[in-house]
Amino acid sequence: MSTPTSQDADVAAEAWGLFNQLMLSRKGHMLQTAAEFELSPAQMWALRHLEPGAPLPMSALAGLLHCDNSNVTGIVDRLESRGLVERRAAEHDRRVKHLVVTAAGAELRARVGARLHEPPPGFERLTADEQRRLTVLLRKLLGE
Amino acid sequence: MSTPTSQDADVAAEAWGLFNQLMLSRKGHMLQTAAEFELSPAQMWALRHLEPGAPLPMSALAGLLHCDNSNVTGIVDRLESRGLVERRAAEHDRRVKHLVVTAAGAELRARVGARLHEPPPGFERLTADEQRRLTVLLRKLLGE
DNA sequence: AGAAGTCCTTGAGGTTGCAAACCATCGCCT
DNA sequence: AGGCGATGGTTTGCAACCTCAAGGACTTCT
Repeated sequence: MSTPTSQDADVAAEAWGLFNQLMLSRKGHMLQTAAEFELSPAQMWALRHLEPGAPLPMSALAGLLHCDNSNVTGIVDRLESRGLVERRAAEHDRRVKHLVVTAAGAELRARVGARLHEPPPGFERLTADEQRRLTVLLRKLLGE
Repeated sequence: MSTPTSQDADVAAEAWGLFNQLMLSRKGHMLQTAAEFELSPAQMWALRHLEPGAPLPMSALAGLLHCDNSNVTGIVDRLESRGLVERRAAEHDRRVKHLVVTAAGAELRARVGARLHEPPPGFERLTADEQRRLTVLLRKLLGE
């Protein structure tokens, strides 16, 4: 096609800069959402990462949260004490504990997700067609 | 133009869902960047929000960080002890303290920014033209 | 002047984050 | 089989973050 030029780099930097701006602008909404459900941010992310019906080892959750293994212990402790999540011993390896979302956990998780996935103000400035084109671009960016 | 339909809502939800996915995927890079410069995430954001040459009251920084006023005290304490930022009494109101980025702070801030604004892997899958179209859409979304 | 409000700091209490040590268990290797 | 290193989760200790409530210094309103 074409070799990358410094102009190309500028274009990429500008586009990505807008992404960063958008991400920054959503931090408030994210914190507010967590507070609404009386979850700490970390607890909210943990709950979001746990898919109902898909048991996950604690270490896998640690990887998803980008934090230490020992850290997950405390976070899960609090989620479990609220009855949102359960630890279950894995049968094939008695060292690992699988995390399972309870019914109450799944219900809360869905409500949190709905709130988190609310499009931000300004999103409606894009027409349905523009939103579709945006979707195509983002999908390509994320690699299917 | 057209009245919003449930289909429109689906389109918006899909597009915004991809945004969320993208944001989630950048968390690791963000944490790694902070660690690279031996900054905590909060310290990094604080430094990013402070523009060199533009003194900012502590409470304004608290607003930008979406956290309590008292919280900023500690964060700034640590940045100041590293010589990245200075507290300066405001002349018009002796209650407020303006934060000023030092020369060392500005230098580090720029390096952090460069790292943070690196486009993510996958970004090069978009052609320069696609990136430009993306820029247009994002700019519209953000309102100018 | 007095009252009320604002800006920052301090202190207590709880959640996160990392590192190091620990225990139970697994896998491999001889 | 027995031994041994690696792995998954927990615990402890320490630093940072976060919120709330209270306080001191200062400003502004009445």
